[in-house]
Amino acid sequence: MRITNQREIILEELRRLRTHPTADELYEVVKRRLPRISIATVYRNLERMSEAGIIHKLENGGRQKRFDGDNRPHSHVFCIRCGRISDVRTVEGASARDLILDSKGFQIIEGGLQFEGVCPSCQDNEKLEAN
Amino acid sequence: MRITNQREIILEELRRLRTHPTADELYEVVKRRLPRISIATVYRNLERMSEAGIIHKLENGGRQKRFDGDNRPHSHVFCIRCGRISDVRTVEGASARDLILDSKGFQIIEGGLQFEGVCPSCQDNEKLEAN
DNA sequence: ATTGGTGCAAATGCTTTGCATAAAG
DNA sequence: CTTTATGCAAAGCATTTGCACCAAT
Repeated sequence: MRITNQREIILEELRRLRTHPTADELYEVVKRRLPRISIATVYRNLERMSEAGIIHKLENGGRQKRFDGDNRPHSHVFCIRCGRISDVRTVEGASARDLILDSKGFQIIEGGLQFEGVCPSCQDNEKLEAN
Repeated sequence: MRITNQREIILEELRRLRTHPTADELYEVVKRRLPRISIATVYRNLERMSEAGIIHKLENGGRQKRFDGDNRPHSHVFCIRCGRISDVRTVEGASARDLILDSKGFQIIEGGLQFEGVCPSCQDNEKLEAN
Protein backbone atom coordinates (compact mmCIF):
# COMPACT_ATOMS: atom_id res chain seq x y z
CA MET A 1 0.00 0.00 0.00
CA ARG A 2 1.63 3.18 -1.27
CA ILE A 3 1.70 6.25 0.95
CA THR A 4 -0.10 8.93 -1.00
CA ASN A 5 -1.06 12.38 0.11
CA GLN A 6 -4.73 11.50 -0.20
CA ARG A 7 -4.38 8.36 1.88
CA GLU A 8 -2.48 10.14 4.65
CA ILE A 9 -4.91 13.02 4.90
CA ILE A 10 -7.99 10.77 4.81
CA LEU A 11 -6.56 8.75 7.70
CA GLU A 12 -5.48 11.85 9.58
CA GLU A 13 -8.91 13.48 9.33
CA LEU A 14 -10.75 10.28 10.16
CA ARG A 15 -8.64 9.90 13.30
CA ARG A 16 -9.20 13.50 14.27
CA LEU A 17 -12.99 13.26 13.94
CA ARG A 18 -14.63 11.40 16.78
CA THR A 19 -18.01 11.33 15.10
CA HIS A 20 -17.82 8.05 13.14
CA PRO A 21 -18.38 9.96 9.89
CA THR A 22 -19.92 8.64 6.69
CA ALA A 23 -17.76 8.55 3.55
CA ASP A 24 -19.25 11.77 2.23
CA GLU A 25 -18.94 13.60 5.55
CA LEU A 26 -15.26 12.70 5.59
CA TYR A 27 -14.98 13.71 1.93
CA GLU A 28 -16.26 17.21 2.80
CA VAL A 29 -13.64 17.58 5.51
CA VAL A 30 -10.77 16.22 3.43
CA LYS A 31 -11.75 18.44 0.50
CA ARG A 32 -10.81 21.51 2.53
CA ARG A 33 -7.21 20.32 2.43
CA LEU A 34 -7.30 18.61 -0.97
CA PRO A 35 -9.84 20.51 -3.07
CA ARG A 36 -9.38 18.28 -6.14
CA ILE A 37 -9.87 14.95 -4.36
CA SER A 38 -12.59 12.64 -5.67
CA ILE A 39 -15.21 10.90 -3.56
CA ALA A 40 -14.14 7.68 -5.29
CA THR A 41 -10.69 8.06 -3.76
CA VAL A 42 -12.23 8.43 -0.33
CA TYR A 43 -14.30 5.29 -0.81
CA ARG A 44 -11.39 3.34 -2.23
CA ASN A 45 -9.08 4.29 0.62
CA LEU A 46 -11.62 3.67 3.36
CA GLU A 47 -12.20 0.24 1.87
CA ARG A 48 -8.49 -0.59 1.61
CA MET A 49 -7.69 0.65 5.08
CA SER A 50 -10.55 -1.18 6.69
CA GLU A 51 -9.51 -4.41 4.95
CA ALA A 52 -6.03 -3.82 6.31
CA GLY A 53 -7.44 -3.33 9.80
CA ILE A 54 -6.12 0.23 10.05
CA ILE A 55 -9.60 1.63 10.51
CA HIS A 56 -13.08 0.20 11.09
CA LYS A 57 -16.16 0.12 8.92
CA LEU A 58 -19.43 0.31 10.84
CA GLU A 59 -22.83 -0.85 9.68
CA ASN A 60 -25.98 0.86 10.73
CA GLY A 61 -29.41 -0.49 9.96
CA GLY A 62 -29.09 -0.27 6.21
CA ARG A 63 -28.07 3.35 6.25
CA GLN A 64 -24.85 4.84 4.98
CA LYS A 65 -21.76 3.15 6.31
CA ARG A 66 -19.78 4.97 8.96
CA PHE A 67 -16.07 4.80 9.64
CA ASP A 68 -14.02 4.79 12.82
CA GLY A 69 -10.37 5.77 12.95
CA ASP A 70 -10.02 4.14 16.35
CA ASN A 71 -9.14 0.54 15.68
CA ARG A 72 -8.88 -0.57 19.29
CA PRO A 73 -11.65 -3.05 20.05
CA HIS A 74 -14.65 -1.31 21.54
CA SER A 75 -18.44 -1.35 21.33
CA HIS A 76 -20.86 1.08 19.73
CA VAL A 77 -24.42 2.28 20.11
CA PHE A 78 -26.35 3.05 16.94
CA CYS A 79 -29.24 5.48 16.95
CA ILE A 80 -32.10 3.75 15.17
CA ARG A 81 -33.63 7.10 14.33
CA CYS A 82 -30.87 9.36 13.00
CA GLY A 83 -27.99 6.94 12.49
CA ARG A 84 -25.63 8.64 14.92
CA ILE A 85 -23.06 6.35 16.54
CA SER A 86 -21.34 6.60 19.92
CA ASP A 87 -18.70 4.55 21.65
CA VAL A 88 -19.86 2.78 24.82
CA ARG A 89 -18.07 1.25 27.75
CA THR A 90 -18.77 -2.40 28.56
CA VAL A 91 -17.56 -4.72 31.30
CA GLU A 92 -13.93 -5.75 31.11
CA GLY A 93 -13.10 -9.24 30.01
CA ALA A 94 -16.49 -9.97 28.51
CA SER A 95 -15.16 -10.42 25.01
CA ALA A 96 -17.62 -11.76 22.51
CA ARG A 97 -15.06 -14.29 21.39
CA ASP A 98 -15.08 -15.88 24.83
CA LEU A 99 -18.85 -15.90 24.98
CA ILE A 100 -19.41 -17.84 21.79
CA LEU A 101 -20.16 -21.51 22.32
CA ASP A 102 -20.93 -22.96 18.92
CA SER A 103 -19.64 -21.09 15.91
CA LYS A 104 -21.36 -23.37 13.38
CA GLY A 105 -18.06 -24.09 11.63
CA PHE A 106 -17.33 -20.43 11.03
CA GLN A 107 -13.77 -19.32 11.61
CA ILE A 108 -14.40 -16.39 13.92
CA ILE A 109 -12.40 -13.32 13.03
CA GLU A 110 -13.97 -10.89 15.37
CA GLY A 111 -16.95 -10.35 17.56
CA GLY A 112 -18.32 -7.44 19.43
CA LEU A 113 -21.26 -6.15 21.28
CA GLN A 114 -23.67 -4.06 19.27
CA PHE A 115 -26.47 -1.97 20.62
CA GLU A 116 -29.38 -0.12 19.16
CA GLY A 117 -31.18 2.73 20.79
CA VAL A 118 -32.27 6.33 20.52
CA CYS A 119 -29.66 9.05 20.93
CA PRO A 120 -30.25 12.03 23.24
CA SER A 121 -31.07 14.48 20.47
CA CYS A 122 -33.59 12.12 18.88
CA GLN A 123 -35.17 11.58 22.29
CA ASP A 124 -35.70 15.34 22.39
CA ASN A 125 -37.23 15.28 18.92
CA GLU A 126 -39.58 12.51 19.98
CA LYS A 127 -40.78 14.67 22.87
CA LEU A 128 -41.37 17.61 20.53
CA GLU A 129 -43.21 15.49 18.01
CA ALA A 130 -45.52 14.15 20.72
CA ASN A 131 -47.06 17.63 20.91
CA MET B 1 -51.75 -3.67 9.45
CA ARG B 2 -54.11 -5.42 7.08
CA ILE B 3 -53.81 -9.16 6.60
CA THR B 4 -53.20 -9.64 2.91
CA ASN B 5 -52.35 -12.79 1.06
CA GLN B 6 -48.96 -11.39 0.13
CA ARG B 7 -48.14 -10.45 3.71
CA GLU B 8 -49.11 -13.86 5.05
CA ILE B 9 -47.15 -15.79 2.48
CA ILE B 10 -44.05 -13.61 2.81
CA LEU B 11 -44.07 -14.21 6.56
CA GLU B 12 -44.79 -17.90 6.17
CA GLU B 13 -41.94 -18.43 3.72
CA LEU B 14 -39.52 -16.31 5.74
CA ARG B 15 -40.29 -18.39 8.82
CA ARG B 16 -39.90 -21.61 6.91
CA LEU B 17 -36.48 -20.66 5.49
CA ARG B 18 -33.73 -20.90 8.03
CA THR B 19 -31.19 -19.24 5.75
CA HIS B 20 -31.64 -15.57 6.68
CA PRO B 21 -32.55 -14.77 3.05
CA THR B 22 -32.10 -11.45 1.26
CA ALA B 23 -35.21 -9.67 -0.02
CA ASP B 24 -34.73 -10.98 -3.53
CA GLU B 25 -34.06 -14.55 -2.42
CA LEU B 26 -37.31 -14.45 -0.50
CA TYR B 27 -39.03 -12.86 -3.50
CA GLU B 28 -38.00 -15.83 -5.67
CA VAL B 29 -39.47 -18.28 -3.17
CA VAL B 30 -42.68 -16.34 -2.66
CA LYS B 31 -43.13 -15.94 -6.42
CA ARG B 32 -43.65 -19.68 -6.74
CA ARG B 33 -46.87 -19.28 -4.76
CA LEU B 34 -47.81 -15.80 -5.95
CA PRO B 35 -46.47 -15.44 -9.50
CA ARG B 36 -47.68 -11.87 -9.91
CA ILE B 37 -46.16 -10.46 -6.70
CA SER B 38 -43.83 -7.50 -7.03
CA ILE B 39 -40.42 -7.19 -5.39
CA ALA B 40 -41.62 -3.82 -4.06
CA THR B 41 -44.31 -5.61 -2.08
CA VAL B 42 -41.68 -7.89 -0.58
CA TYR B 43 -39.53 -4.92 0.43
CA ARG B 44 -42.49 -2.98 1.80
CA ASN B 45 -43.70 -5.88 3.88
CA LEU B 46 -40.29 -6.83 5.22
CA GLU B 47 -39.86 -3.23 6.28
CA ARG B 48 -43.27 -2.99 7.95
CA MET B 49 -42.92 -6.29 9.73
CA SER B 50 -39.44 -5.56 11.02
CA GLU B 51 -40.62 -2.18 12.33
CA ALA B 52 -43.42 -4.01 14.08
CA GLY B 53 -40.94 -6.45 15.59
CA ILE B 54 -42.53 -9.46 13.90
CA ILE B 55 -39.34 -10.27 12.04
CA HIS B 56 -35.73 -9.09 12.16
CA LYS B 57 -33.63 -7.16 9.68
CA LEU B 58 -29.95 -8.07 9.68
CA GLU B 59 -27.06 -5.95 8.48
CA ASN B 60 -24.02 -7.47 6.94
CA GLY B 61 -20.94 -5.46 6.16
CA GLY B 62 -22.60 -3.20 3.65
CA ARG B 63 -24.01 -6.03 1.63
CA GLN B 64 -27.63 -6.76 0.93
CA LYS B 65 -29.81 -6.85 4.00
CA ARG B 66 -30.93 -10.22 5.23
CA PHE B 67 -34.08 -11.09 7.11
CA ASP B 68 -34.82 -13.49 9.94
CA GLY B 69 -38.28 -14.83 10.67
CA ASP B 70 -37.16 -15.92 14.13
CA ASN B 71 -37.73 -12.93 16.37
CA ARG B 72 -36.53 -14.52 19.59
CA PRO B 73 -33.34 -12.78 20.73
CA HIS B 74 -30.27 -14.63 19.52
CA SER B 75 -26.83 -13.97 18.07
CA HIS B 76 -25.51 -14.35 14.53
CA VAL B 77 -22.27 -14.97 12.70
CA PHE B 78 -21.74 -13.15 9.42
CA CYS B 79 -19.41 -14.52 6.76
CA ILE B 80 -17.17 -11.66 5.70
CA ARG B 81 -16.56 -13.34 2.36
CA CYS B 82 -19.91 -14.51 1.02
CA GLY B 83 -22.40 -12.80 3.30
CA ARG B 84 -23.96 -15.99 4.64
CA ILE B 85 -25.39 -15.75 8.15
CA SER B 86 -25.81 -18.43 10.81
CA ASP B 87 -27.31 -18.44 14.26
CA VAL B 88 -24.84 -19.09 17.09
CA ARG B 89 -25.24 -20.20 20.67
CA THR B 90 -23.77 -17.98 23.37
CA VAL B 91 -23.56 -18.31 27.13
CA GLU B 92 -26.81 -17.91 29.00
CA GLY B 93 -27.43 -14.75 30.90
CA ALA B 94 -24.75 -12.72 29.18
CA SER B 95 -27.15 -10.28 27.64
CA ALA B 96 -25.59 -7.28 26.03
CA ARG B 97 -28.01 -5.09 27.90
CA ASP B 98 -26.56 -6.21 31.20
CA LEU B 99 -23.00 -5.72 30.02
CA ILE B 100 -23.37 -2.08 29.04
CA LEU B 101 -21.99 0.38 31.58
CA ASP B 102 -22.31 3.81 30.03
CA SER B 103 -24.84 4.22 27.25
CA LYS B 104 -23.88 7.85 26.49
CA GLY B 105 -27.42 9.01 27.01
CA PHE B 106 -28.82 6.63 24.43
CA GLN B 107 -32.04 4.91 25.35
CA ILE B 108 -31.03 1.32 24.67
CA ILE B 109 -33.63 -0.63 22.75
CA GLU B 110 -31.70 -3.72 22.10
CA GLY B 111 -28.22 -5.11 22.16
CA GLY B 112 -26.71 -8.29 20.91
CA LEU B 113 -23.51 -10.03 20.18
CA GLN B 114 -22.33 -9.84 16.62
CA PHE B 115 -19.55 -11.88 15.10
CA GLU B 116 -17.64 -11.86 11.88
CA GLY B 117 -15.85 -14.81 10.40
CA VAL B 118 -15.50 -17.12 7.44
CA CYS B 119 -18.18 -19.74 6.84
CA PRO B 120 -17.27 -23.38 6.18
CA SER B 121 -17.87 -23.21 2.44
CA CYS B 122 -15.75 -20.09 2.05
CA GLN B 123 -13.01 -21.75 4.05
CA ASP B 124 -13.05 -24.52 1.42
CA ASN B 125 -12.87 -21.95 -1.35
CA GLU B 126 -9.90 -20.32 0.31
CA LYS B 127 -8.10 -23.65 0.33
CA LEU B 128 -8.85 -24.19 -3.36
CA GLU B 129 -7.74 -20.69 -4.28
CA ALA B 130 -4.45 -21.18 -2.47
CA ASN B 131 -3.50 -23.69 -5.18
C1' DA C 1 10.61 2.73 -15.76
C1' DT C 2 7.02 0.33 -13.54
C1' DT C 3 3.35 -0.26 -10.66
C1' DG C 4 -0.23 1.42 -8.12
C1' DG C 5 -3.30 5.42 -7.22
C1' DT C 6 -6.26 9.21 -8.69
C1' DG C 7 -10.05 11.97 -10.86
C1' DC C 8 -13.83 11.97 -13.55
C1' DA C 9 -18.00 10.37 -15.17
C1' DA C 10 -20.74 6.69 -16.03
C1' DA C 11 -22.56 2.41 -14.37
C1' DT C 12 -24.29 -0.65 -10.76
C1' DG C 13 -27.37 -2.59 -7.72
C1' DC C 14 -30.20 -2.56 -3.87
C1' DT C 15 -34.04 -0.24 -2.29
C1' DT C 16 -37.74 3.17 -2.46
C1' DT C 17 -41.53 5.78 -4.49
C1' DG C 18 -45.49 7.73 -7.47
C1' DC C 19 -49.42 6.45 -9.30
C1' DA C 20 -53.37 3.99 -10.97
C1' DT C 21 -55.77 -0.20 -9.70
C1' DA C 22 -57.37 -3.82 -6.54
C1' DA C 23 -58.46 -5.84 -2.22
C1' DA C 24 -59.56 -5.61 2.84
C1' DG C 25 -62.38 -4.27 6.57
C1' DC D 1 -67.54 2.85 1.00
C1' DT D 2 -63.11 4.09 2.79
C1' DT D 3 -58.62 3.03 3.52
C1' DT D 4 -54.68 0.46 2.89
C1' DA D 5 -51.91 -2.52 -0.03
C1' DT D 6 -50.33 -3.94 -4.57
C1' DG D 7 -47.97 -4.01 -9.19
C1' DC D 8 -45.42 -1.72 -12.31
C1' DA D 9 -42.02 1.23 -13.83
C1' DA D 10 -39.24 4.88 -12.86
C1' DA D 11 -36.35 7.25 -9.62
C1' DG D 12 -32.98 7.47 -5.80
C1' DC D 13 -28.81 7.14 -3.73
C1' DA D 14 -24.73 5.18 -1.82
C1' DT D 15 -21.08 2.87 -3.70
C1' DT D 16 -18.19 0.94 -7.39
C1' DT D 17 -15.79 0.79 -11.76
C1' DG D 18 -13.51 1.77 -16.48
C1' DC D 19 -10.28 4.42 -18.25
C1' DA D 20 -6.80 7.83 -19.22
C1' DC D 21 -3.55 10.38 -16.62
C1' DC D 22 -0.37 11.03 -12.68
C1' DA D 23 2.65 10.06 -8.83
C1' DA D 24 5.34 7.05 -5.79
C1' DT D 25 8.99 3.93 -5.45
